[in-house]
Amino acid sequence: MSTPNFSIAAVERDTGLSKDVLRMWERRYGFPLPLRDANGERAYPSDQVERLRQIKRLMDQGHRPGKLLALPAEALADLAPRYARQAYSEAVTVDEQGLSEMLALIKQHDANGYLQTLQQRLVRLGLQRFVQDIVAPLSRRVGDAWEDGRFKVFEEHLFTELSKRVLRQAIATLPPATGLPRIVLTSVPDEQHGLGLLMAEALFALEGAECIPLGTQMPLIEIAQAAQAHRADIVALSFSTAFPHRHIPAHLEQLRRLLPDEIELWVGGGGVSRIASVPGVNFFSSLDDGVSALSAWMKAQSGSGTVRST
Amino acid sequence: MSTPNFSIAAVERDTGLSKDVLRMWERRYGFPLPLRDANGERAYPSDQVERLRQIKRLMDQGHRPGKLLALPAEALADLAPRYARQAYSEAVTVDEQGLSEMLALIKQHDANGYLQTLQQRLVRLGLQRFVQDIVAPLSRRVGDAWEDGRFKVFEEHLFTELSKRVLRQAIATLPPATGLPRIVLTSVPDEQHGLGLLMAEALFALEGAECIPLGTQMPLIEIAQAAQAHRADIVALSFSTAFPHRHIPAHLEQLRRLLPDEIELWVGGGGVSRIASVPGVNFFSSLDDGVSALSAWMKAQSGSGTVRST
DNA sequence: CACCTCAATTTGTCCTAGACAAAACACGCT
DNA sequence: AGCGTGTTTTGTCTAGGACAAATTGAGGTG
Repeated sequence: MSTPNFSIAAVERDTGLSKDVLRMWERRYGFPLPLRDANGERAYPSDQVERLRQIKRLMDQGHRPGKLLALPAEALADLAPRYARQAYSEAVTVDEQGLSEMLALIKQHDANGYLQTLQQRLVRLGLQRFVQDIVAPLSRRVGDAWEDGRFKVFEEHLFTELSKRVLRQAIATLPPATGLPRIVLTSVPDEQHGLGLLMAEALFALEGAECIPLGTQMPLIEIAQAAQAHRADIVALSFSTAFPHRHIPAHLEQLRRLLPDEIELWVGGGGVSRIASVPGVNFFSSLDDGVSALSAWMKAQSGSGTVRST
Repeated sequence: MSTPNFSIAAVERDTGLSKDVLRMWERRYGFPLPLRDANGERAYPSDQVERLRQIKRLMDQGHRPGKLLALPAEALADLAPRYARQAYSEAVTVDEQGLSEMLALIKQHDANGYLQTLQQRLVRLGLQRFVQDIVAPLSRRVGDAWEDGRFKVFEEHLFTELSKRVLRQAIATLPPATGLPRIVLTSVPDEQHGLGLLMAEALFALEGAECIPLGTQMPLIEIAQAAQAHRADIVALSFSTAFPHRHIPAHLEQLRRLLPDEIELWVGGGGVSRIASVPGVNFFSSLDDGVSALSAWMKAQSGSGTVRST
């Protein structure tokens, strides 16, 4: 009784693997093979849960379940990411060493040190370059480090939370924009990464757009209602790399159907890079692309005679 | 084909009712009774989804599923909350009319107006009273309004997001506390309400405690790891009223087992008011109680000889 | 009338085991 | 190397049965 056993619901919570999947794996692959409690219900020992989390992480890197589940427990540790990462292509000015030092601060759990460094960069570079050259690359590296297992979940949470604070603070100092377009920023249910949304908001607000931040995890119906209530021109969604790729097109198609035609649907974030296009949805593989698209939108709007009155 | 039908997974996403429950209700009560697609899979028309959301809301107010599902669709609209709300017991200085006006701003989707009003109150009252007399009561009223159906989900999200911004901004202006105790603030998976955590953080930071904000939805194992990595004295959790009451004790018991004995576990938020106590866990039914407990902790710590070295 | 206890009901979650579509892969062809 | 096509893998859905925990209501008792 050193460590308590986990119910199937607890394992679903902690690993993100659905009950159906857990039962199916047991049937097909013989792992996990939990104990049974007095009622015949599955009781997962914590080492199985640990191994499941590791398997889930490797799956998120592109490994296939069948292989991983056939592997002995020890072999899991030294599996490399399966998809070769494309080379980083940030601006040449990227301060590789500086970024590493900032990640090291998180790794040492030095919250104050990290906050101070961030704030220093912010005032030195200005908001736009701060987002593009510091926060975005950091976020990417943290994502990679998390997949490699160099970062724990709570370290990633700490990084996200602190970075969000600095970004929010910077956004708050901007003049309250009341220009066009009006952009509703949010994410779908199960997508709780809000950092990408904040980066987009910062850049959009800098361009003079009016941003309506609704936080993360909005039901699709509500996104559509919110967009209409706020008379939005654009709905911008963010998908992190952690979001299951396969579900993205279905979400987008459904939301596209729920939205009036005249409201555009923009989608960005690391999760959309390998996604087939969906009709009526604009994909952006980088923050730069999003900003360019916004400029283009504003130019088109002022060019045509259909500028809305205030 | 005016509106597309929903798969069972989509309904689970949008209503928060599990697939198991949806199927069980269909079996037991004959509602919802979805169509079937070509593969024999359930396809819920949007009006059934709408009714399910309404039912869910009434359930969260204390109504019982059996009654609601027996009721005809029209009768649902005019059901009152079942639990009599206890009278509000905020400080006498509570500015009832002011609060209503602020809620009206949200209701009109006037984000800028709401932000400005908040900021105005903040500078006028100071952070402590701002939290206790403005944000906490507002949050409660929004919760009530949401349950009554006077607030849409996206309006609640907007309120939360904007309020969080102002609070975060205020916290950022505080001197970086490095004192004791060290408090890890977070919430369990499926609990995504972060506003309560921020309110607690603001008050704790004002008292001089060092807060380590980890955001929401941390797996229990990770909370325990984070607490140890940060050498925390206290782990503080928040449960909103929307969180299923019945699951809270199990979560707390499990986390209590995962945490070393010397780390205290503090729990607050609207969701813990009707919860039986759990050994080794401190419950706080109000923010005031939390602050008092913090004062007591600090007094006890300085009184005893076991003050930790820095 | 308040309070407690015990039985009846309600309700959610878990169980097994089968089916199938969509995605991912591997192969062969140009 | 690029492009179809067949095969395997994988997740999600289906059905109905079982049971424990929570809630309610009835029947006492102080």
